Amino acid sequence: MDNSSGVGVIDKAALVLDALEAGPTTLAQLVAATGLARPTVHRLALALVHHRLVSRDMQGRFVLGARLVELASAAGEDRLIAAAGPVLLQLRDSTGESAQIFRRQGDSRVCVASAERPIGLRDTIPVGTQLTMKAGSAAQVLLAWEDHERLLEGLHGARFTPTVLAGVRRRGWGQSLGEREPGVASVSAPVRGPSGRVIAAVSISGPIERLTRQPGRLHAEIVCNASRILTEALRKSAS
Amino acid sequence: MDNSSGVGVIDKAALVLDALEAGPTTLAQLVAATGLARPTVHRLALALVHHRLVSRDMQGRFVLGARLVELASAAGEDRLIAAAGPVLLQLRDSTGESAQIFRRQGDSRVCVASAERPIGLRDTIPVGTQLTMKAGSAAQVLLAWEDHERLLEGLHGARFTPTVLAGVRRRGWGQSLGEREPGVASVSAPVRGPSGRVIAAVSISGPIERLTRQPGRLHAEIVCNASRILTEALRKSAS
DNA sequence: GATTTGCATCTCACATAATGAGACGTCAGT
DNA sequence: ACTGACGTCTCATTATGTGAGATGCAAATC
Repeated sequence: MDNSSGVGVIDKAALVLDALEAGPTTLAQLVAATGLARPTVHRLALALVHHRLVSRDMQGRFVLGARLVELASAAGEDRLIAAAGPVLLQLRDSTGESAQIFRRQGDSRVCVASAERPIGLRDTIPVGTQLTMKAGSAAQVLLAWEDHERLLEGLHGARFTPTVLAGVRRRGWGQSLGEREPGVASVSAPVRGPSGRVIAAVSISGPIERLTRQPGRLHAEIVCNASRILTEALRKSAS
Repeated sequence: MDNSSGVGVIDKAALVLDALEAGPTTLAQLVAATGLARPTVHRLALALVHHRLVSRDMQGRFVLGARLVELASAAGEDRLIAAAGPVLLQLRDSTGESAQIFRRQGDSRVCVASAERPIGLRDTIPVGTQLTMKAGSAAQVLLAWEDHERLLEGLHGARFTPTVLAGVRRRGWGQSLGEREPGVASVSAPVRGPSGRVIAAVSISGPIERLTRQPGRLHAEIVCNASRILTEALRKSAS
């Protein structure tokens, strides 16, 4: 099997990272595991340490570094956003409302992808916008499946109640009327990661005049369909 | 600031990975972001693709690859195990019982670190052992802080009840008598990751004769102390 | 439809960076 | 005190990586 990428140094660095996947490793063990010359492994490992892709433990052994966790987090975000594009466009076009995806970030939620209704009265939420976890159907969805303590903590000062969150879990979606902003209604459903945990909320939002006082009745089915497509896409791309 | 590690190719590869942290990026954008020559970026990016550290999306743009998620997962495990060593030894010596750390893995829990009581009657659980999520104080702890649905699902066929799990959450620890194996008692407490989520359980286990029918009364304080030390160590090492 | 432009990919002469044998320093074991 | 194993460093050598320029392709423009 051809294991050469065309850049020898990167091939060797990859061997070092592969060896470290098994856990903390001394230089001698790395030499044995990679088959490379000792000074070569030493030099490459120090270069990886320099870039925080590798670090050293208290005994001087080499271990995988924190930068990998940072890059992996970004990689996970990439996958969600990649899957989101076509799904949000379809959701926007099917419902005629702006569509977004939110992720939790401490006491806030952040819009990581959106597709705006192009004309007329619309709810505009640019990517990067931070909104409250205390109001709105996306906040309900991001909170509804937290463990009991985190759920209770999140309810402090919230515009919704435990009964509302129980309804969200039962139906699989949430709706809100004028919670985050007067005159705005929204519907949200959970996006689950490969482990089954809720990692994001997919939403539509717009004026109450159009969405009515029962936005879920109008749009919950199609928003839930979008959440299933996204959940499935993330499950597949993790394989 | 000296940004040179002594291995130029690794320095350049790190620039490419840094640039990709912002999201999917065309070759032209990578050239601009890194300041490197176009064929150089092209060659390095293809080499990283070869090793799955990078991949390409449907539009041919470069994105961070799945291998990073795999390595990051291993890096996270490294940190927990690194922190566990001295804490489990101290826990074993203070209580005179065998000590372990468990992580959840679907319907099972896996022992990822252990310190055995060296002599006499003792509970031996080698690293790598898979045990049930339906019995034992570690299972209680790994389940107690799950969201409501996953908690209910986990309780199917379990040797403990919702009331027991409510007690675990209230006290911050769990205990069991002969649940996993007749004659064995255990005490467990949660280890939390930087996000506050329960990611592991720290436990002691041994014969009921020594631990009595109230093992928590004897040892809960010191097991909880160990769980705080571990949680704090993980919080610090993520900075 | 023809032409132009921008981008990705490839080639290869050449300069430089990476290699690894060997030396050196340190520390644990005997 | 001696030995062996390991990590770190040096530097002559050479193999690798570089990048200017060429090529191919597709989208944009006329």
